[in-house]
Amino acid sequence: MAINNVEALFAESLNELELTKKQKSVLRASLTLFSEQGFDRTSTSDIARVAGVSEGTVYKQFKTKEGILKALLGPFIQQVLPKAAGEFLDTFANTNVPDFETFLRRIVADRLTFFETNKLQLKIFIQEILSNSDMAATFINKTVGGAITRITAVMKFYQQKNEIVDWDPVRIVRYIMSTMLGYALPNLIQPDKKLNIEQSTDEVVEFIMRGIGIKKS
Amino acid sequence: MAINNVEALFAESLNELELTKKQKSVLRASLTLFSEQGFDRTSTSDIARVAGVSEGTVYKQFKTKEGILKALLGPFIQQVLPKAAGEFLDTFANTNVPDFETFLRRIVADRLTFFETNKLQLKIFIQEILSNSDMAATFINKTVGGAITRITAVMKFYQQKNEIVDWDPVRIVRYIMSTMLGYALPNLIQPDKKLNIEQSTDEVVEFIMRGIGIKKS
DNA sequence: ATAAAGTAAGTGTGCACTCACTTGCCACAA
DNA sequence: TTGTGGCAAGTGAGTGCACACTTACTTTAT
Repeated sequence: MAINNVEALFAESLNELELTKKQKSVLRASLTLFSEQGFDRTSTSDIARVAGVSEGTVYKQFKTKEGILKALLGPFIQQVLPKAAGEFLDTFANTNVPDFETFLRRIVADRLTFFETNKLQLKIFIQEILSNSDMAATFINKTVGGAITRITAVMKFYQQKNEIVDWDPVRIVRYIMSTMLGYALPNLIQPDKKLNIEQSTDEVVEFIMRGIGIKKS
Repeated sequence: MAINNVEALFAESLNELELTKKQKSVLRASLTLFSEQGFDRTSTSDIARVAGVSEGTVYKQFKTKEGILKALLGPFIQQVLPKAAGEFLDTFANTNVPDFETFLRRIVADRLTFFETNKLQLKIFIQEILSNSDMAATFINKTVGGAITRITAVMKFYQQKNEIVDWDPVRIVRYIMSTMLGYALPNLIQPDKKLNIEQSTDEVVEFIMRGIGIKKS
């Protein structure tokens, strides 16, 4: 039976969907092609050819071409921000609250790893969000909106402990995100280069801590 | 006569090309449509309708649909990085060399203004560079490559004066760029919002100076 | 035996681009 | 000033092709 979009959108990741070999190969082919040429410049016959199946098979598995896109991006979108927000919450659940630098390092390493692992999805996602205003609006309202309020609370916490500067939490989050993006984006444009996670994490943390940290005297 | 792509690519800006009213209206319509829906989802008949001309006229002015894209992006690409590099060089020509913060503030204000003014072109450019590997390669080799060497020299200069930390200049440039992008990108996704240049500049400079500056004792 | 999985040749539509034609512009002669 | 020839600017119906999707059929699995 053809994959239902809703089902795919709420699955934790592609691997956790029950997929046959052929379904996986169609998704894998689409992921490659979409990220290389863009969604619109990829034809369904291309996908079929690269996946090594007939075009009819593609349509037995996914009702529409856009269904493939949603199956690829759904799990990704679920994880871009909420996971980071989850980390923040975990910190509070933990009675032994780490200092800000430790906390920051954990998140940066986690998100950089995520970006590196999901490089192709990230590239497709950015393309899509820039040319599809519905998707942009949905993403901002549902995903970003929810994350902001939770993250804000954590920032205020560390501000009260006088570990970081007293700027608007949104501003601080912006810097953390954009500094990480500064490492991730060049890798999207030149996909052959691989991100050195450890070194990148060290550099990001070093820069951010100078930028927003407060030295204990 | 139809606009020659080469001519368009090397013109300083669209305004400096000699354009008839109809040519301008085609370009204006394309700029809007491409930035809203993306190049591939915009049809030439859409462009003609929005521009208020016939489809034939569009093709009298531009040989192909891609010609329109190049006419829009050419002048933009000429200015994204080289202008910034030019600023760097000016600093050296000037006998009265400013301190790093002054210098940084000038560049940040200049580039943020440029991004805000050319918001739509920037959006189209990012879409294109993510789905067109030729364009990505050309941009990196010609535009980025040339700029890096010149900027590196300037950073080393300020490092020798002990005004900024002794990190790889490329790394420093990365932070300056990505911090500015952190302000520009949200505006691309939500085009109705307008960037407050003055405040953004102050914030960027404040953060970057903390992040890479060295306090004189 | 039957139902799902797979196939590949269709089918209709939308699109980039063309072409045969009309309109508007202007130099210049009467 | 006005008529006229020539040429660029403009038009929109037309053309062919590529693509998303369907359908009638065959293979495979149980």
